[in-house]
Amino acid sequence: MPWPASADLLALLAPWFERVKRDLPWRAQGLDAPHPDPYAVLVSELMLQQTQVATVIPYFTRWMDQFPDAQALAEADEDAIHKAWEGLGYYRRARFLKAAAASVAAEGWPGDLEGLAGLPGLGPYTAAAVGSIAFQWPVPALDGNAFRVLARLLLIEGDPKAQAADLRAWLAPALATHGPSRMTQALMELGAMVCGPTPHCAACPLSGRCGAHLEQRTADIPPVAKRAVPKASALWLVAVEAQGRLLLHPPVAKGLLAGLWRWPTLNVTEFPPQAADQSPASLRAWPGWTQVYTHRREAVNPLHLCLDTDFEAAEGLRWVPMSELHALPLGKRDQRLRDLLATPGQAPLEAPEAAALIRACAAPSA
DNA sequence: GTCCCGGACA
DNA sequence: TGTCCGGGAC
Repeated sequence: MPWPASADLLALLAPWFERVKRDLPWRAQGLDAPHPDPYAVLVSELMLQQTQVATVIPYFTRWMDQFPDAQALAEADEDAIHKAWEGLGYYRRARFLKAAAASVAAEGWPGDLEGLAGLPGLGPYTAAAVGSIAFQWPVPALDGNAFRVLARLLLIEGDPKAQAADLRAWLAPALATHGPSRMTQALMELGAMVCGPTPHCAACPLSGRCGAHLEQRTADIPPVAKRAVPKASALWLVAVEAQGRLLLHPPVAKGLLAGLWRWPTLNVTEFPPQAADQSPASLRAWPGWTQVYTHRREAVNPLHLCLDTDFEAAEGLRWVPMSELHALPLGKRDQRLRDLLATPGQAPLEAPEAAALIRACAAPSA
């Protein structure tokens, strides 16, 4: 590649970062020594996967309070870590983090990049981020921000991720020259604060040598990748109450919302709405909403059915005392129904037939 | 509301 | 390649 030397091309990035850097709870004071708490770096990087800084900050603070080191996390039980992760999304990151902490507590920190990449939940990006930020290894960490910055700077046509290996090799000397932790964080900070999808080139320390800026191509470099269209579905999200208890699914090991408790759901096509006058007075409803996941869009219709007598729960469902509800880890969708239960609802205009709903939640009678 | 964004793993 | 979530910009 005819790319200019990275240490030279990125020389203005380091002083820019020292000037503008945010004071984040996981950042070390000095950026020239190894980080005093590699575990804090590990926690922050797992939380920052797919998640923005402002969202992570309160979770990180509470987490470090509750699980102050790898040993403490390794010994924590899974319900506690899911409760601490509740609302952050991508819940298996919490389980990976616990497993990685267990490895560190038992065998110590890996001594090289391959070792870090072997820890659960650490891919090429996160391993390099921890290596450079925690241990000052000159290993470039390329996340979505960094790829966008480098694609524009070097005027790379097409998907910059296709040149990941070349970019890492090119970038390594800049880390060695200007400091691995400083350069890794500076590159991502630039991508987050200045060189976003819509860049603010006037504020950029590299604009004078940026290929895309000089060619006025920042709008089309890098090209935007197409996303698969999410599948649509519609469901009833149901809180069934009887004798001070509520019916929930205990956590499952894999799949959507793994590790979390969930309300029972009924597919609207299998349980079509009936006319309002057939609904029992004990049925409440609230306005629905659209729940979006990576690959799926759910039209969610929340319901509360309150019964005088309970019944034997179907396989995979459990009666939970209402007083224990607040302690269970729930995803955002299910938190929302939990919170609605404390608010006034309305008799639904349309709802599934109550008897069918109960049959779906009850064990088949002998 | 609609659209857009993002690492790891099987 | 598809599966895992939630938030921010508009």
